[in-house]
Amino acid sequence: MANMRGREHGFRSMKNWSSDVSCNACHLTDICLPSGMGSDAVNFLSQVVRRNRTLQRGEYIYHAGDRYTGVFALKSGTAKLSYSDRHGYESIIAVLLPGELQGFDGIASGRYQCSLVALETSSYCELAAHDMAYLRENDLVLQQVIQQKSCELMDRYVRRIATSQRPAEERLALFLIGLAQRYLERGLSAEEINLSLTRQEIGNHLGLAVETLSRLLGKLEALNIVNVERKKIHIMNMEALQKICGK
Amino acid sequence: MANMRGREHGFRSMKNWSSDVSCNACHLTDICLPSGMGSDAVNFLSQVVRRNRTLQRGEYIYHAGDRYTGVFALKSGTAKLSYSDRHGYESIIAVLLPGELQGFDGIASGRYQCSLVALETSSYCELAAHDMAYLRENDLVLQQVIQQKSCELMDRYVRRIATSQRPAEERLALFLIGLAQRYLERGLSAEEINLSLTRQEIGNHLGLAVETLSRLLGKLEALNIVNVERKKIHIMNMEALQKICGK
DNA sequence: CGGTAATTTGACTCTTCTCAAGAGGCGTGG
DNA sequence: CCACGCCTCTTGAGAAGAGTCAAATTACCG
Repeated sequence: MANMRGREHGFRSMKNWSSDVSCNACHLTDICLPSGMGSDAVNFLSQVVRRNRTLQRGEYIYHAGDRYTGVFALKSGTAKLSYSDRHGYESIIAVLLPGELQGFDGIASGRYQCSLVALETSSYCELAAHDMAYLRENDLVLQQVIQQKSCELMDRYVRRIATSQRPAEERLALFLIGLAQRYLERGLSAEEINLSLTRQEIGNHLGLAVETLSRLLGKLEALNIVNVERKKIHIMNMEALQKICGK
Repeated sequence: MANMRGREHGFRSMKNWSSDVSCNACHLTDICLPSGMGSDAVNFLSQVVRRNRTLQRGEYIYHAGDRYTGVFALKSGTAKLSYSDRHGYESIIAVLLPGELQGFDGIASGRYQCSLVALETSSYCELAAHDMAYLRENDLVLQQVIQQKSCELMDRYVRRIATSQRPAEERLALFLIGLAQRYLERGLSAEEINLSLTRQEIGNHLGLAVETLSRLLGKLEALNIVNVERKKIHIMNMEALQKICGK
């Protein structure tokens, strides 16, 4: 990943990225870091965030093992956070939608524990570690917001740990419901889910064999709960989907 | 988020707890928050931490749904962090050993998402949210250490998500190895693990039926890898245990 | 339009769960 | 100190969910 050391403080970074929309004007302002921040803080943030790097599917925002350089916000597209254990078994820990932050997995040890990979053509912004540290010292709001965001993430992981023990169908239903909700927050239709993941990847994320996943999707379709067309999943009966999780 | 205004700063809280060992002199200083902090910061911390509340098995440090009041460090004993989904299904997310922090699950929403419950007679310290906020503003080191600790926790959750898909025997082995390592960090024997959890609780934590757990423990014992005597687990062949995870 | 990769479907296996029963500890009260 | 009862833990047998292997079908890409 990018080598972004050797850079003093101050806000030079904006030069490299100046052509892009600032955080103030970003359409993700309600979802991304700026949510909950005052306009002063957003201006502040706006000056140091590097904006709009673009990636193609399969390209990395960061690799596991890279030195920690900061956190990232997905601006468009989707990405997966994946962890490989020491035996090479890969797990997709999370799927990122626009406005979501990642990179916290690099803070504790100074190296990223996971890899963050674009699932389609995507763009992202970057808040460098040294800028973040600098902002922390000078902007209590930002400090809090970052803490907030990382704790939200942690809560999500807790829920995932809890649901990892539930039956396959329920995990799938929860996955779809979760995506639908996050679509809603972004002003998109909650019914029309556009997967950028392969079946293999969904299966991995949910802890299911591809074949099992395929059968489960087929079953939900047969029940008229969803309509599956390749990577598009149309949720036709959200209540039924929720009932699957309801026991 | 916590309402931490409406209180002047200063260190009033110490009055109630002054009789106990300060963080400087605590035997957990290398494991708990003070690890990595300079002595100034530790003194600082020492003045605001409430120390040594004692609990019996089954008593709560906090309940899910309680308003966020701060983070906690286990001083002695053990505790479990448990999450109940909306249908009442409980998951034991983590087991705490002395020196470990919890309470971060209350930050994002302002209410604890989980419950923290003593597994045996235990004691803990408390860093109140308002003090933490105050310290954050005035002590960059503490700020960093807290961020560090919460990110360590997050990394642990990531690994748990990854391992939740592995076979039962491997999950059990990883659980035992993990405990052994944490025993070592505390200067205890890595071979002699003293479970304060019931089989039911271990099973829940690992996503296994009690019967399965019992059979697996029996199997490991038959292989002379461990020696199980009620709540005491003696690891007799750590290499074999690691090999179980090795593939 | 052909070749490759992704997805689905089918048959079978295996791990893990569930139900049921028995064994072992532990605390209480006599 | 022992006996009772309760609760935890273990063991056994059968069932079910999900995985594996194999093959067919369908998309995708040049």
